[in-house]
Amino acid sequence: MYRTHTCGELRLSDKQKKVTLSGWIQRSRDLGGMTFVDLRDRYGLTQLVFNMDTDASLCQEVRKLGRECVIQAEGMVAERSNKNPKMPTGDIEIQVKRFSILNSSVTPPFTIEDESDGGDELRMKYRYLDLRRNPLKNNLLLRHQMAYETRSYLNSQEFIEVETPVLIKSTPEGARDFVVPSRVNAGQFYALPQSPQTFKQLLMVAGYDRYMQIVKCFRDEDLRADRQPEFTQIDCEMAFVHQEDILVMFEGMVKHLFKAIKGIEFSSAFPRLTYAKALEKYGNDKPDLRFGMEFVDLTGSAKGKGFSVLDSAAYIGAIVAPGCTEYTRKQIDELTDFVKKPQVGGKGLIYIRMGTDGSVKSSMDKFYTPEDLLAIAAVAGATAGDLVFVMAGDKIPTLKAMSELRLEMGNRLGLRKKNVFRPLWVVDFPLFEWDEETKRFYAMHHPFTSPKPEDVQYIESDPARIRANAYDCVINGAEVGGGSIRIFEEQLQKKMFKTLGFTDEEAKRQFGFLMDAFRYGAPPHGGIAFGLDRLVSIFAGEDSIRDVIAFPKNNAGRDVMADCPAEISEEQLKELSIKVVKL
RNA sequence: GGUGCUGUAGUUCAGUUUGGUUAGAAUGCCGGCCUGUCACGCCGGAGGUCGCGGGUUCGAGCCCCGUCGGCACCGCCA
Repeated sequence: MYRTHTCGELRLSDKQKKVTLSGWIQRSRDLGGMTFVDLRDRYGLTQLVFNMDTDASLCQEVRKLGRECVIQAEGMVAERSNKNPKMPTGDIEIQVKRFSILNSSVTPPFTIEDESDGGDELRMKYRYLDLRRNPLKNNLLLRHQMAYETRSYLNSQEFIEVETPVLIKSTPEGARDFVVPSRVNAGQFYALPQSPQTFKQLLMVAGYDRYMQIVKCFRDEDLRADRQPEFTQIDCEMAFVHQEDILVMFEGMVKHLFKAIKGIEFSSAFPRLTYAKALEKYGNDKPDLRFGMEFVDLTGSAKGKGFSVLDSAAYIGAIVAPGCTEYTRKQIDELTDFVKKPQVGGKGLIYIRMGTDGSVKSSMDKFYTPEDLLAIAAVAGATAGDLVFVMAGDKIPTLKAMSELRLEMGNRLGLRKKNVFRPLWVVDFPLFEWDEETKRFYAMHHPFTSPKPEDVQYIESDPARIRANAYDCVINGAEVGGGSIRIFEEQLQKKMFKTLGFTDEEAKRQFGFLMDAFRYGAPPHGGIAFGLDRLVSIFAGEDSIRDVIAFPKNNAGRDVMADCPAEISEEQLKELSIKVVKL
């Protein structure tokens, strides 16, 4: 054994023990007469002490060692004369009798400290060094704990983990597939799964009525801070359930995670918002409920004073920024510029200042009397000291822009605290989404999502108004999970494919095996998948899921450490019957 | 596909507005001093293809064009 103890476990109660530690040199402090070395491993930091009076040559040897050198040190645990209350091992130190260098290290390109001096790019290139740092180490530990607790909870509920294939058939719906060429079947390709969707449904047909899997999924789309080309889902499916059963089961899972990991208990059920309500109140199907500032619809109450911006608008909405009446002209201009950014898409921003003395001041004073403005403010629910923002225009773009404004105000007012968690369910999503470009409907969730029984009647006349048995779990403005009750009758599935513009032949070619399976006694079933990366990043208080993934890719999908994707040799291409053509 | 920000010692940045002598700081690294440090302290030193290519100019880190990399966002993606 290279060690008798780890660098995090020795305490004053171990005084006088002879121990051997192994680890990395975090830092050393040469005081002339003596030298201190902080030795680090996964478990912590322990101070080694060398004294010129005790052993001058040993002391001189250790001074030659640089940061991140790997050593083994043997000595005795001693009480420090000068204790460090900031360290768990701060009461003791090791009086080293002998040490050996297990491996030297070149000077690392950045400091291995909690607050590293290295930039993102460099730390990504030397990820194995970055992972030595406490923040990332703690994130990976947290991730492990969350995966463990997830399995523990689902296991206790009779779920079984079943592995599904990674080389599967490509399908046209949804995101772009990553494809894998087949050598044995020249000219043919596998796809990597966007999710194990069809397989988990087949497992239901097979009678495994509670399935779970923590599984990698792949989507070949452009990336963001919270999106990776490969990501991990907690994938689940249940048979003989209604939507309510699934919500209850997985609310239980989320609550279990909060309790077990963060010690947070939610006394009541998560709030539920319909998709329509979420859009109306927050302009967003994943609202951040850590703060209020809900939208108020003024379309019916603010028109008719000759102000064409409002009079001509299909929708007028307001949000109230509490206590912000003192906002300066500059701050309001900044916010106006913010909402007018193309990514936000607002046309402009109207304000009503509610003075603490009962006065009122607005950018539409020219058209509205103080009494008019107070009436509008009353509808919006504003009181003295508040600042009311009013936006107007076409309904959906205006709601969307107001959502961005609301989140921006939440940031500015410090209302989006990382240690506050507000989970909710968003339910009753539309079944279909109309795409103007291709002039056809797409499944909002996926093609196997079941419609609400009372809405099925519109499948031919008005598909857009059909609501689905689909639901998302949202925490702090991030969608962390989503799922649906599935279609399990062949006839309804056929209608669904028809609405999506599939011919019978196409449907059969793409999903024939699933359609076939449904003819052999498919139970009613439904499921949900949680994004483990996002869930962990929220628990960790990180903004980017890259910080909770051991070896993530950058925002162009590249692994900058391994430098891939990369070209392959002519021989490999030939073997795969592939020719690369420059377009 | 689009928009914005960005690239200068090992590292993090300043310098770019208004082109002008030898490109600075901090930190890291190397050397010296220091017996209770723990971000040790003090003294000294080395360290630069200003991302790359082209152009304008007497002169470019700075201006122009192109290109490559990174980050964020929109489209896309559940």
